Amino acid sequence: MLDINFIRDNREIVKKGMINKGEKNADAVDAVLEKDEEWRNLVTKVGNLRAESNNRAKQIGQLMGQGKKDEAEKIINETGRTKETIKSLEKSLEAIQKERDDLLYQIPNVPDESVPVGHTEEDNVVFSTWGEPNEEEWRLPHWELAADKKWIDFDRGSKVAGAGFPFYVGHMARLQRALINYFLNEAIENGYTEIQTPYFVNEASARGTGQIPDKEDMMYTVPRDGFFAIPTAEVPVTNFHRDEIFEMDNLPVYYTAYTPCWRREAGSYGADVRGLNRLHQFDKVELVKFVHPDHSDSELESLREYAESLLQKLKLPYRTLLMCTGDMGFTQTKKYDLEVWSPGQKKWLEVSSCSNFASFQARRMQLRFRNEKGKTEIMHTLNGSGLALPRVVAAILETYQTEAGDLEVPEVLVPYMGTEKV
RNA sequence: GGAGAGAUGGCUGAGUGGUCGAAAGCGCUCCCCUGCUAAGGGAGUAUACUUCAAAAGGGUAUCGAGGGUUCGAAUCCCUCUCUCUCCGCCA
Repeated sequence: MLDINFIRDNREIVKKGMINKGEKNADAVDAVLEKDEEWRNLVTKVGNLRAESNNRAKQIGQLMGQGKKDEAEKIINETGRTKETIKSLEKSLEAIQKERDDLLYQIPNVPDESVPVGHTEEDNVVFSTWGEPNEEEWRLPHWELAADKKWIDFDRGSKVAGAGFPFYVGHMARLQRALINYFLNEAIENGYTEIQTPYFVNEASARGTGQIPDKEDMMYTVPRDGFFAIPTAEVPVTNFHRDEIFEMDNLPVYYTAYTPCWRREAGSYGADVRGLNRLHQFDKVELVKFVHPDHSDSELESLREYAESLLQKLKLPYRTLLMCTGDMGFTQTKKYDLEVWSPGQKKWLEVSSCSNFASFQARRMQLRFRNEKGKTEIMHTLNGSGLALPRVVAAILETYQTEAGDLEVPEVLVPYMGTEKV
């Protein structure tokens, strides 16, 4: 959510950002300012009325204290309509505030100036590439190798839970665990604090990071208890500090968390969901940063560089995309996607997404810090995957398979796998 | 799941209808005093919104959350959430 004052002062910039992101109703910007005007007028009015009635109540209190009951009665009788007037104005105030906020929630974050303007994924810019994409014809897609070796059991997963909930068996289970440990250890060495989070969150938390009202359908729910299965660790980790005020010297704060992630992925189909490409449950190590507003730009670059370093150490060729305005999402000011090369499928697979939310999430969650003047100020948040497992596993299976049908273990994972080849 | 107790500012904790946004203590900040350390004295110290060009200063709201009673609610009533104790169940 944007600051209403920012919108007031930057009406055209906000509108332009909205159009560039492909949002249709840029009129919401004018509408929200109008509503806000209305709201502020009414707030003043209600405030004055309440001040009046508070004054009267105080007088009555004084008179009662002095035993002047008659005079007090007099004033009580005078109060008459004020109370009802206040009540009805409060009702409209509430209604107007809701209308204003509903509009405010429809206004996306403003893209950073460095973000290319565009409408589709075609307009994303290749920011950098690393390694040589392998084009050898004999390489099998990961699902074929995994089926041969009985490493990933999609059929039994379907039987036991449903499509998109595979079993990982034997070496694959261990590979998953190896990756999780490796990613966590790397993050810790790079200054992130590991945390373990709840896998279910309440509605307030889902709202805090913007899953509600925007992306409600992506989450699995537990209606009986009012829970949402987390679609990413971003939700519990960012909400960890919801409604808190940091001392400035304590920023930045970095967290890393491994969690399973659950996503309904309604509407996906075809090659997209083949094998490990898209699952309903998958594992991910997430990175979250809470930072001073002056530093979020550079923090995004260091976040991206860190995520890239993981792929480099795994020796998996990848490319980094700078997402265009139309493909970056509602809440971000700037976003990089890391795509690993899948030699069995001959295509790029997204394994990380590093985003700067600036104050957008933090404002909604009232994440603040005390600045040098001692005033509270909204901080900035960022997050990125470091990394999402299934497609990394896919890339490893396809990149490290030998023509003889074995799988070599990436060097950095050998200590975790206990073997160089499986 | 059953029974009971509770939730007040950064912390401890007082306050059971009337100048209470809230005593006192601790902590923290600034100043004074004091030739180390320690101690002492004074002032200040919540958040959000709003008014204002801005600062200063006003105003409103907030004592777990929401609703109600009342001229007036931290205080009374209702609902919910959370914490603690006991019983039950249990990885």
